[in-house]
Amino acid sequence: MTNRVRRTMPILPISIVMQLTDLTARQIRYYEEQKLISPARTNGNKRMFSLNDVDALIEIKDYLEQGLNVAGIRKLHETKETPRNDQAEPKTLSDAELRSLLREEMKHQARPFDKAFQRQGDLSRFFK
Amino acid sequence: MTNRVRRTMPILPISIVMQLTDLTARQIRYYEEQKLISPARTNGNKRMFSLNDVDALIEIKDYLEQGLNVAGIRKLHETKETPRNDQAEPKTLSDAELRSLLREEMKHQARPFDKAFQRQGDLSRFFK
DNA sequence: AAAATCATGTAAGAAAATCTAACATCAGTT
DNA sequence: AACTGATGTTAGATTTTCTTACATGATTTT
Repeated sequence: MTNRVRRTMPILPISIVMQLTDLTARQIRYYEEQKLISPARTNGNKRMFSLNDVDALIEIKDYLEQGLNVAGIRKLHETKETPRNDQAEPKTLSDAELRSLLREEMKHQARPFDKAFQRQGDLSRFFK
Repeated sequence: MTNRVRRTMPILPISIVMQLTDLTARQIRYYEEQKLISPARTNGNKRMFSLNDVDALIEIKDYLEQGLNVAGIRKLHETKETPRNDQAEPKTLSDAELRSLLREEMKHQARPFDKAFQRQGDLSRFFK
């Protein structure tokens, strides 16, 4: 379950998702408009994406490159989607609870200082 | 290496880090000012945090709650820090190369639609 | 006790990131 | 030639984040 929490938690702004997927903001918003993804929103209406969203976008891109169109991808999605008790599911966890849950977990997995503080040499070059 | 990439890649805006750590923006910026963390910056000068940063912040918070002060935590950090060849490391990969690397990896681990659209899996490696 | 220090709060003004809406483009289709 | 689908571009508004400066309460130092 914590795994689901991690992957569904909205933590990424659109700028990062653009980098991760190599899609433009326009494309990402369009796919949302076309109901291929449903990113969360901040109180201020900014989109915030989960890791699942990123996965989905990468697949969408892949399918498009293979020649499928948006309608086809949506159909695929609808069809293959396991009809789970999503909407019926009584939302038992509040956002705050989920966050706290994740925090607790990270805390327990916290590693010794040397590691935690280890230099960010690599991908910090994504920005400069 | 990819693991290090994932944990050091700056992907989180300060608002999300606040939620994940239960710290205020003021606190987070202060700890940076005090050299306890060094989050990356976007071209527009916005802080962007890695998972390692979040780990570090959680530890900092913990130490503070245990009565340590910032100077003590910094000392601890300096002392325990593994003196690696960080700055000496020849930067062989361009930004574009790194992005492409990460994307490729995500792509290859992408799973069939049904899975990708509903459940976690691959990207949860971003955590832990 | 007064002064200094530490960790944090708060406010102001500026800049960056994101939003929606509208119109443009360009390759395929009809 | 007109239409459609996917994406580009631009404009104006709103949100988010930034830095700087000053305020505050709790300790520590003088």
